[in-house]
Amino acid sequence: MTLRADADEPAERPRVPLSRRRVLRAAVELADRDGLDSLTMRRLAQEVGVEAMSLYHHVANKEAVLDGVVEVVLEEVMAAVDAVEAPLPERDWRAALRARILAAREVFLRHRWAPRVLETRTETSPAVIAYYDHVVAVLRAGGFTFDLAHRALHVLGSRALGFTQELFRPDGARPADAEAAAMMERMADRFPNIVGMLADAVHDDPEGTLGFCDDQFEFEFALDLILEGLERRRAAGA
Amino acid sequence: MTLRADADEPAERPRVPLSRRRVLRAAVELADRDGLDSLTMRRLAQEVGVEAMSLYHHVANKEAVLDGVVEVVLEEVMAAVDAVEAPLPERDWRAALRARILAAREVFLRHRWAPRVLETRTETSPAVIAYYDHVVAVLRAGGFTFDLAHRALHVLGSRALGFTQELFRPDGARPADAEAAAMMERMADRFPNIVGMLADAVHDDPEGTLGFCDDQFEFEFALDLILEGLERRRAAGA
DNA sequence: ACCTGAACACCGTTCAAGT
DNA sequence: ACCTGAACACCGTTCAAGT
Repeated sequence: MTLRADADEPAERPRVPLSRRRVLRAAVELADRDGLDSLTMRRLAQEVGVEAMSLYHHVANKEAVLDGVVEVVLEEVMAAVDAVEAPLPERDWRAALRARILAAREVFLRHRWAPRVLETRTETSPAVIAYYDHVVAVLRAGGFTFDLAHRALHVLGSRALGFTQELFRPDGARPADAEAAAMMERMADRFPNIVGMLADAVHDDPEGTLGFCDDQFEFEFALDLILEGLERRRAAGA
Repeated sequence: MTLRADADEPAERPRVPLSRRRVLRAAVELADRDGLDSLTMRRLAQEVGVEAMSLYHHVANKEAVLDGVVEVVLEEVMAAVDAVEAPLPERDWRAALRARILAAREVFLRHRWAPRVLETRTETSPAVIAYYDHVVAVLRAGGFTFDLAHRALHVLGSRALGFTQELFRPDGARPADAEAAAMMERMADRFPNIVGMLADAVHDDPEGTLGFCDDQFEFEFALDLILEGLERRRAAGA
């Protein structure tokens, strides 16, 4: 059952003459609600109460819609980063950058489909460049040469925006304990080291309330390791 | 023009009764040659000289094909990693792991579409688990606790397999110098730090033969920074 | 200027039918 | 057991027509 009321509303959502902006915001909402696969031109048109072909008056094609939703999400990131409270980069670049990255991360946690879209963009969008420009500004204020700042961008990669794509997710261990144990048993001879690692992790935290794959914890551990490595190179005058 | 010869061949490629294996290898070849977008069930069928619907006797559906090509590529990775010459992990885990990761990287440089497919897999494939199992084995031999090995997998992420997805590619700077200079000019007020950084990089290497975004160089820089950070934590008994 | 309906060229997939 | 043709339910997109 959809939410579109027709007969009820007197003039069924009066003017609002559709615009690129409204299309893109609807696209973000649609992806948030129903997932990225639901973001088709036909469904998006339906969402803004129009026929699919009308969209093409406001966006060039579907690729332009995807570019556009990246833009919208990145604006949200910029707003979140600007609102962050942290030491001045001149005082403590690591704390300054760390706080910004974690703020950006929160935006992506609200739009979990967004990293996937970002990765499919062939051209770096101006919004992404603007974000990385800000990162370089923080690094420069912290005493980085342009050269080391450049290295830093490559080391951080998407982590500068607050997310990583994990290829190895030990999902087998998360489901109901009985089933997980059985699965680990079955995997034990093929993947002895992984199974040992996961068994050990479970043992360390038998309640599992945090989960031994607390992504936030892992994200911060990795981020701190990288920031530390960069600081060492900065201090060494690299 | 396609390469399928019909009238010429006497019995037009005699038996070879099609198999899951043959389908998957053809899929990899097709993606290598024509790109990931060309990997459709219909084109794949054509590639192995059969109607599209026949494929479903050997693979469940398209998702199974994508799972399968990941499997094939990962087997190639495992073979490359096994053939690597490097110090024993017990002697020098960093050198051992570094050499393996760079060997894996070479496989993905031959199949540039593969990272994109890998990232879309919702279930971690057994082949990926097997690879990471090997990585944990190296770390363990190098004196890592299971816990720190676990952290290490998260820090490395896809880098353990030899690739990263860069969101920020300063592509504006690569094209013909005149055009690049004009573009930098236009961007200078919006992205002063990025433009400064790129200008500086160009200045350092005016010939540009290496390119200031030599991915291999950046990959190794980042990898070494991370391995160093992990070694420090290992030595500290984390 | 903005929106529409019908149509086109593609997808993945199902199903009943062939050998 | 393996392969096929026709069909279905979707895509993104074009085009000529409406207001």
